[in-house]
Amino acid sequence: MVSKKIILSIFNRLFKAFGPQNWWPGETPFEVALGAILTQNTNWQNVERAILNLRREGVIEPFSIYSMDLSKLASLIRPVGYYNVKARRIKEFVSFLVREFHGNMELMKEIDGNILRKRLLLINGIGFETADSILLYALDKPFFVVDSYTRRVMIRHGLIHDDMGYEDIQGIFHRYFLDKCKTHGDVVKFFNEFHALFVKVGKIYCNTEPCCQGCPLDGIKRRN
DNA sequence: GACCAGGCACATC
DNA sequence: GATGTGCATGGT
Repeated sequence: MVSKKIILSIFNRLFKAFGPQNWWPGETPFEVALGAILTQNTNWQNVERAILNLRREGVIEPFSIYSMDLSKLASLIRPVGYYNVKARRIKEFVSFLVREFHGNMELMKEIDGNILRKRLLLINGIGFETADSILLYALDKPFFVVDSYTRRVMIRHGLIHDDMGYEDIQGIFHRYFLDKCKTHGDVVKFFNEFHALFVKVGKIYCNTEPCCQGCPLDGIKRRN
């Protein structure tokens, strides 16, 4: 059981070490959502190249993507890898956006988070992490994003077992911070920063075996 | 040349 | 339900 005290201690250590991360890089909610799909199993540098291509064509806008040939879209996002799959996934998401919300991310924002999450997860190509990234970073909904870094960092520091599923890990963070009395805005800001900090510490200190020395989370809990 | 990077769906057992 | 596999570019 990870206590609230430990969760807050992790956050404080990371924030003290790295400061605000200013996530998610993206100019509009729609661009953030595209980025969430583009970055699947891919580093962010490649995503930036793809977004640059889309921007150069002036097509980072729902209806342009909606009416674009699949092959054209795939060629523009080529630098991210898996470009054929991701082109299809983007089309699926944009079709949903156009069909259900007239292509307007602001209208999507009006839907209850839990209901919207279920509907996003029905879209082919949108799994837990992508759905939560869209909810948190594009739509300001309080959903904690669990990615491979979050998982790895927590396992390395003995906070979770490696057989824990996505929503079990997410539940650790949701348990203490989704009280009705708290304003959503604070939790969204907190989850936003927290996830970005996990990625930061994971990239620097948790990419080799064993953990690198000097990690701000060193000694947070005895390793198993 | 091997390995990794801000996953996901699908087949198979 | 767990495990394996395809998808693919660009950096180290």
